[in-house]
Amino acid sequence: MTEKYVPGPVEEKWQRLWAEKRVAYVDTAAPGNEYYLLNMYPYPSGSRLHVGHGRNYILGDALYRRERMAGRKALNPMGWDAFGLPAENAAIQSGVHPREYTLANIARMKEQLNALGCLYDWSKELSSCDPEYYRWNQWLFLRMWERGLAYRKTAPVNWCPGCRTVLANEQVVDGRCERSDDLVEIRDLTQWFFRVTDYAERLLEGLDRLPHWSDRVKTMQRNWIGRSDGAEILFRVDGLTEPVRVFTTRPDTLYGATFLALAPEHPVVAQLAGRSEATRQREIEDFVERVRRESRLEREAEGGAKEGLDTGFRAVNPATGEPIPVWLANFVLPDYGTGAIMGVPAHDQRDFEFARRYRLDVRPVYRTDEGDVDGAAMTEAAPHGGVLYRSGDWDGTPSGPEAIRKAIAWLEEQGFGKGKVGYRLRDWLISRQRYWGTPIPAIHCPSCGVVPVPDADLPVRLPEDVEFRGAEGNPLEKSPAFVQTRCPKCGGPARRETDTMDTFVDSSWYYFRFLDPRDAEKIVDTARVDRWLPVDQYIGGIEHAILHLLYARFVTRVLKDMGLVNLEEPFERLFNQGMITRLNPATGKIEKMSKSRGNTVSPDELIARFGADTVRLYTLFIGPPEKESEWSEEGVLGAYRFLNRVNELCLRVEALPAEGTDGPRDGALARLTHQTIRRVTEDAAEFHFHTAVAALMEFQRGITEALDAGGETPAALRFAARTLLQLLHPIAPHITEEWWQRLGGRGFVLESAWPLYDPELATPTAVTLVVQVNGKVRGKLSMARGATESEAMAQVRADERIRSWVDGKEIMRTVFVPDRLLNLVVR
RNA sequence: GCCGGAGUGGCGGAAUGGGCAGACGCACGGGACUUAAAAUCCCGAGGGCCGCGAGGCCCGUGCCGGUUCGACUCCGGCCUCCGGCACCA
Repeated sequence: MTEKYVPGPVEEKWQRLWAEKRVAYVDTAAPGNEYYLLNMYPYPSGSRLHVGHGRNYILGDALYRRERMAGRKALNPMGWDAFGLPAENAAIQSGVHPREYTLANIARMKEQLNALGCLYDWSKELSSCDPEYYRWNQWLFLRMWERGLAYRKTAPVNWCPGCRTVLANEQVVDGRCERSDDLVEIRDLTQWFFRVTDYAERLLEGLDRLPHWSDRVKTMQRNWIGRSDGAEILFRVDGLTEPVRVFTTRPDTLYGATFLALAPEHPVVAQLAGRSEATRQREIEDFVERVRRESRLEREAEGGAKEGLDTGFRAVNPATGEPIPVWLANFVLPDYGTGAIMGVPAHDQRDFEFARRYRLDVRPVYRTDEGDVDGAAMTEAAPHGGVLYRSGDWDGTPSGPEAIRKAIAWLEEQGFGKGKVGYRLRDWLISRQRYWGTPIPAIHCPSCGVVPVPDADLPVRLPEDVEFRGAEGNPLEKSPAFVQTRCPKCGGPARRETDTMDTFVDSSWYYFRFLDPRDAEKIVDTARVDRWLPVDQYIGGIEHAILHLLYARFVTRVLKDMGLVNLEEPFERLFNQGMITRLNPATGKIEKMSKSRGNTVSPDELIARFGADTVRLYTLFIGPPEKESEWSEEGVLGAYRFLNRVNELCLRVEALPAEGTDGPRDGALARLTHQTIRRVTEDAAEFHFHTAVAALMEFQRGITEALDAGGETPAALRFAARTLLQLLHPIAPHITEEWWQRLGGRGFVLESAWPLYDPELATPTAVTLVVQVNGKVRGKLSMARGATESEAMAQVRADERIRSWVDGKEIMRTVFVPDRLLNLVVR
């Protein structure tokens, strides 16, 4: 009898029609229109985002459809961050070329995105492994090189033995490779870097101008940049012509500096060793070697033993003029500050531990009873224990910002140092010793040195004749056709650079390229950027909070400084969707859904059984999108049931006699309709599709009940049903298009105007007034909206039950909140 | 340790310019339809206590305290969990 909703044919039909009409394609827009550029980018060859359980695609598509219905010009492009290790590792394992593997992945993901009904503007599609894309990575690299923002240096770098490549600091998590989880080693290698530290301050202060980013992400970036204000102080060291520079945040404690400690990697250590007698020299060299062998994890582990070695040299404390010993210490890091510290044991816990272990002097500068280091422990350990070296604080100023300012002023006046800001952020290491990435456009010439590839020779293409085997290093090195070249300067034989770029270079500027991905003349079109950017809404997982989002902000500033774009912040609004979790049958724990954990649900299978609309509806209904949500099989059924109720409702509305076309002006159903429009409009604006779905479920039930009860005109019922379809469309686009057409709607729902509500009709006429006695709910009154306190009191007096709480007592006061509550305070 | 976020039924979660705690859904129980089952639809439900019953009372949003006529919401102090940072000078 009833016609059930059968998913499949309906989806196919509408996906075909949308494709024919190219509904996602909105290229040029008339001035004065509102723009909306959504951005998402997947890793087709990687494992970070997956269709079907990364909910950002469905969320983004629902958002896109809503914006479109609201009449805003929107561009919904798709880019593939297609370089990277997984494709190369697959090549090593299976022998399939990374390109083939990647293209197959892209094709499969496209199929899945289309199966979900996601509308992308495929005319704007780009892929980072396309030479026409990566040539601009190379172009950008050359411009940065010219500006001193790309450079080569030999430095201790993070080496992942599993990936057989170096990693940026950002890619090392807890001493392990972010991707392969291998323990990261420190190696000395010459590598290419981007000078992101030059932009540390601009990247930091720009965060204050991003009100639509979450505090969470902004805090993570602030921590990562890690600004600290302090001073650089010069310490004269016996036997050295140049003073050793020290960074400190507490120059006001200079009087208490009782030793100097250098990182074993500090450049002057070799000089000191060279000037020592043989035994001492060997001690120094052994110590340096031992510290260097520690892995990054060991070196950074908290509570690790503080190892040190006295060099035998003396420095001079500029404040006291007294000699202090120069030590090497494993806890002093070579790449933070200046790689050298002044040890102030009385006011720094770490320095204190070191001093106690090696029996060094401890000199308090100011009272320590409330100070930085436990006073009793210090008194016990220090030869000068508890005795104030200098009575009072800096120049009599109590320790604090004022004392620090005075100390810096004194240092500058005396020429002993100056105020300085330090950052935790390090330069971005972009070299990777792998094949599947953008070749760095540089040539090593025996006579001219490292020479840039001329622009005319771009792109430097990846060679095809490359073999992928296990453990023999970068495959590019074994391609003679690639490596052997001529020097662009002198024409002599030269070697091509074989390092490729970190894939985060690809994703740090692709959102500009979307505007015209096939522009062969220039990297970006400034006029188009002015028109479309910043990206109105960026959607991505929290895992990009530091890496990708920091690099993108950096590169945008570089492009601005080059005069190519007129903005510093590429993403106006950032939304970080939470992950979907699911019980892992193997471990019995609830874990984030991922292929590697084997707890994914197959989107293909679910779509085949329940249709794309069910999958979309459930994914959006499962919980607030910014939080994690647990996937449940039964929940999918609930979503499917709802769509079937909508189908059933539409069947009944279709069968109504044709009569009149005007929507009703008022009446209970019209009021419910306008209330629902308001709820869904407001919820969707905050991405809260889960509460929008709840409102739509109530709405469906309301219309069905109105049908059962009779009393509403067919026109009113049609109006309600069609509004339901419009509001539901961004969430379940296929079934709503189908019924929109069958119920006589014009064109696509997608192209119908988003319904507007009448504020008057959206507000209920009758309200429930809560009656409290001494703050406890004792009754409820049904009142007309806008009823006065005296009207409410009259009803209270007529209410037996409420009166029983009031009778015999004195009403001290009443609190009346119109349309909400009446509180009687009695005694 | 520092920074950020979060603690609400059996479960996912609603409700914070202070004002009916638990919308909506899942799971569960009961009923209708059916020879039966599935599917579907309807009803019920935070916990405790009183009452044959209609119904009524008390407690309840991590814990303790405060402000207020009134606190999931605001303030103070804790606890737990999640995330980030951390020998960072």
